[in-house]
Amino acid sequence: MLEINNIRENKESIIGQLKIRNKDFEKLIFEVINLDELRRSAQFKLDNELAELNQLSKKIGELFKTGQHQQANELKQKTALLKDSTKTLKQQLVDSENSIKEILYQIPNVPNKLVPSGNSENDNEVIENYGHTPQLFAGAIPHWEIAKKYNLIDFELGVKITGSGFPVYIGKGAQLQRALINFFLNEAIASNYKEVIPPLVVNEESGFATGQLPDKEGQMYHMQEDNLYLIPTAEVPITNIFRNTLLKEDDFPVKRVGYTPCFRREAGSYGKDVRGLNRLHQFDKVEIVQLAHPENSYAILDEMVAHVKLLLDKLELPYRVVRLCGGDLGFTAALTYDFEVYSSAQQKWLEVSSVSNFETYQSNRLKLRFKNNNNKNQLVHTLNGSALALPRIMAALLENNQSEKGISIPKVLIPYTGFDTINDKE
RNA sequence: GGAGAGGUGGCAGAGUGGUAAUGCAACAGCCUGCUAAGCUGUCAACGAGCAAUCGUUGCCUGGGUUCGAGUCCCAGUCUCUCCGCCA
Repeated sequence: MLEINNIRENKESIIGQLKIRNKDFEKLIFEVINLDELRRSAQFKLDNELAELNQLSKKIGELFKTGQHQQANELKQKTALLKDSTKTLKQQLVDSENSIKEILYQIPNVPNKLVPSGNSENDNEVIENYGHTPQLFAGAIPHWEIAKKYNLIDFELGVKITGSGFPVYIGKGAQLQRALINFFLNEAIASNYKEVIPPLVVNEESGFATGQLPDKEGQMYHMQEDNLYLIPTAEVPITNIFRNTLLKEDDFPVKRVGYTPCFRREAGSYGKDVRGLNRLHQFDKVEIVQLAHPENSYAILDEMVAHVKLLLDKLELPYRVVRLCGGDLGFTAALTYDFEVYSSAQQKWLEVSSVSNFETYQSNRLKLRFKNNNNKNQLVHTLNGSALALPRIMAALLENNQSEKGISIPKVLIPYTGFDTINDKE
């Protein structure tokens, strides 16, 4: 969430920049500024009354000690009056603080200057393009048919066990999946990310801190009995490792990578684009997370983009990079680059990665700070990105690498799979 | 699931009703051939002020008792230990 002091000091530019999201937040901003003024004046009055109360208490203590009970009792009556009025002021203070928080939850992050205006994904700015659509051989079939042909993934079996969107990977399908995970992890480790295996279940506080709650409550699986949530992305547990922490300047850069399954309810997205691996309730993902000094967080963002590019280059997949427009930008992000691979049998671009800078939007809720050179506590910038999400990579690999001879495995993966072709039905 | 113990600053750790010791780390200044040590201050949030500074809050959370609560009472929550069950 945005910092109230920042809003107060830069309201004009914040209102202006938020317009890129195609929504006017002017009213909310002014409302929150007014509430903040109310809050401050209530606190000022309260502070003064409490100061007086403290003085009186001190005096009463001294009077009792020296045996002047009568005078003490007279003062006591005075404190009773003051106490009543502090109670109302305190209530005012708490009320205004709560209202401020409620409004702040409704205000998304301020888009970076680079974010283009636009309404939907159609207005995203293509930064880097593969150039041409890959050609395929004549008998190309979509990945769900390939998966069936070679018995790599069984979607119906998953329906039996759980429900739709929970596929079962089998034989070489499972091995290829595991190979990709290991490949992604090793590449990240080679780039100095430290691997973590976090919990797959998080509490309410963690959900709030990274911004999934209260915004996307319905997107997460919730275990009511224990009030815990299945993670929709490793971003949640990995970023929350650093909740309530104070870093030092020379702790930067903090780089973490983790592989986890991700669970998403995807409520309301039935019917469209859900065939095969395109949209699942459970999927695997390798996530990279960085904590950065505010001064160079955008250089770090570029570094993370470069990392993802390299992965796709090595996998020899046709891809493009797009900069999300205001209408498509996530609630908590200031700037996001999406990576899309071309799925040639479906003739579609599929999103496989999303790399974002959240600036202080998450760290404000996380209370994630560092002690800067002036010995002041300052909020850290948080960034994360998928590197990469597995299912659509798998889909693209199967579709793009098919030929009469079967599915060929990219060179970099062969040491991980132990086979270079899939051409039999096990 | 049963029983017990506990939650204090960045960290460690005292504090049985009078307004958060002490140590370590960090930052600034002083001192000193250099380094180390030493001394002083700062070192959580919020508010008032141009500022020096001042005030308030802060001891897991929320209530309560009291002129005054880290300390007493009630409820909740989390952690640890032991027992039970179990990969």
